[in-house]
Amino acid sequence: MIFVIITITMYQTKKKLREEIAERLKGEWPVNLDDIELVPTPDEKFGDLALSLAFPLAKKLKTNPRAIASRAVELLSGLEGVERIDIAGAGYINLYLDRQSFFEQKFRNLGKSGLEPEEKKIIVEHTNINPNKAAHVGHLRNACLGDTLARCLRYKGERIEVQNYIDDTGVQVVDVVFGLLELEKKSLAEIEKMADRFDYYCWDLYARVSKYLGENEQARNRRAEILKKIEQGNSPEADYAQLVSRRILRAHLATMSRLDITYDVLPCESSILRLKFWEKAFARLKEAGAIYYSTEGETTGCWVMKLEGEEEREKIIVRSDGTVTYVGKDIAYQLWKFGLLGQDFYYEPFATTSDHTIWISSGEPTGYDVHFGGGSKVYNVIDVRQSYLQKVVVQGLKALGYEQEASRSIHFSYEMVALSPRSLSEIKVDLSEEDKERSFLEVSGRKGLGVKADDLIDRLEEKALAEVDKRNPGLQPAAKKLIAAQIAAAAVRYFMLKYARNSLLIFDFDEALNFEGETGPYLQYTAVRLKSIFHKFEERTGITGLELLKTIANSQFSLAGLSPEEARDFWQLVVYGSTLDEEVLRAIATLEFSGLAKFTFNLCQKINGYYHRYPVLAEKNHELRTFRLKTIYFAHEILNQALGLLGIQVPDKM
RNA sequence: GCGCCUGUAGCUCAGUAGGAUAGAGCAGCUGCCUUCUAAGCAGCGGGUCGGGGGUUCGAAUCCCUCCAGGCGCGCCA
Repeated sequence: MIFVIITITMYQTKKKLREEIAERLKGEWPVNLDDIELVPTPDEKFGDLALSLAFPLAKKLKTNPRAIASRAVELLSGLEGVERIDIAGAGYINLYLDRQSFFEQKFRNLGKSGLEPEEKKIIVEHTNINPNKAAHVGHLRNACLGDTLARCLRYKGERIEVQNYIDDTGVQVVDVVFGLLELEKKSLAEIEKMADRFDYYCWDLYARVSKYLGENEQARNRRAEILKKIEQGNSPEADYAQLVSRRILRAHLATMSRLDITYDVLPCESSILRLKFWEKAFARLKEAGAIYYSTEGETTGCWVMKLEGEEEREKIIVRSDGTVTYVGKDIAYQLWKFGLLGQDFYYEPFATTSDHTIWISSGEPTGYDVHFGGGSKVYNVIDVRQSYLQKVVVQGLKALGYEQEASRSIHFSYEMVALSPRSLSEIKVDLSEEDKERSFLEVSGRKGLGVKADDLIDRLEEKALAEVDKRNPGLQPAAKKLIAAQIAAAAVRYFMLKYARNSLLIFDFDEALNFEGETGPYLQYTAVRLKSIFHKFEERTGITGLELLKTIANSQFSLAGLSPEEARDFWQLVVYGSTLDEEVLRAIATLEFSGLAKFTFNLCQKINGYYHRYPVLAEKNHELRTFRLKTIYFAHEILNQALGLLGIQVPDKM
């Protein structure tokens, strides 16, 4: 009796193979599962998967690698799903998969991921824009990375909660409130009446206020008064601040929704203050001896935390005037995320669409019985400049005895977005002589220096619309607009993902506005054209998609009937596409999504090459045509999954 | 000063839990729109993987060192 082990994806195929290989070699040599590494071969002539264990083994056993390899080949004969094994070079053991059965298995399991969740609940926190001005391209990088992580984790089967922390009582909001009250003299009613793009208005105002406050001490004192009143709550200033920050928050959510990015919950700093989360955390920190009251040196009168691994370094958590620093609040907030504070916020709906509600925290009971937080693992998407502070927060968790949580509190760091000199001249900023010398400039909300997110997306939509108009003049205006919006979103998302997170992204309009080559629109174009082949097929034959699927699923075309070139190209496409799960796992493990972006791009290149070389609908031989339909159906499904992970939508036409 | 990161083709970047001949895109040059959308495809040229040393059967990848650049090290957030 033969048991056929069905594997859903390449990830599972490799896992099964590794287990079987380890089992068979164990009796002969001292190897375990970890030694069995199956890697893709550099070239088709070396088979599909390679084992290089002969080299280390030969060294250990003081013999030669080829001898080991040839014995291994004997031991591994008849491996399930493997057609043959041979030896190449100095001792590589190359496996040739049984292509026919591999393809059939993978085709039958399309849409299933062979991955399994490992966590109870994962919290992904991203975006976190101060609600005092319009979002800029730096914020887009954060949101795109965070959203893609969330999508990958969901694909893996994890339960995810996406949070977007709103610092609605911080100095940045206060600066804008100060400007509205003292410089612009706007009443609450006037603000409510103000026209669109309030976030743009505040962008300019914030830059003005920053300059003004820098030059005017009295104004700084007045700002401090306002800050205090806002933090205390229950004051006209607090209401004013709430109105301003909420209005800008709505603008941010609208911007992000253009990129298909949304959230589950918006925890606000005002709620943290109102519900005294910090006071609770403070008591715990004192109790655990994690912080102590300093009576000497520069930190006299402060509560400080000793930093581990660094000599004589201490971080102030509570200032000598009794107020808590940013890190302190963040420790309290982090405790809440893990469900360690013994308390939750109240919540109310903030925005609702047909299938999703975004909840916002409240400091007062609301009557809604919903709860958030309490994750078993937490990802904080924050740029690399905050590494030091993130380390302090984690240390706070450790000092409280939460070792588990400390190790599961992950700072997903990424390099900042800067502006190229060319971009700077495009947005017409006046630069100091000193700044002109630099090769790039850091985005700065305070200086009003940056490319606003909506401006970028607007320009992309405009450009995309012009193209759509040219290519599909017959479409309804609304349809054209939708397509242009989808293309613009894809361009932004791919652009933000294609660079490794540790590389400084120097923003350049020409690059961001490109729709050709390694870009989001190229990926969409590939998917649209595949879709179009199926449309045309239905048009010409009258066979519906469902009927077609049935036909191709049941069809069995012997690969021996293909030309050698086609067999090679077909196999390359199939085997590459099957590695999606591995790519996703790798992306999650390394928090590196440029690889997944690249994978999708490479997949598109293979797909485009394939159907250019092997026309589908024009093929006269029915069985061959069905086989090609099956192949591109397979590729199309995987591409759609990959695009879904990247958050890229596929337009109807392009 | 201490810590983290980066240096790969003219430009922008992949590749770094060691593996077989270093890859893309852009830009440049050649071809391909009576054949499923040319946002495409096929091809050409372009490299001392910052320098030097070391470990290894094998190094862009690991270690040391030097050079160049970025970021961080607030009783700001």
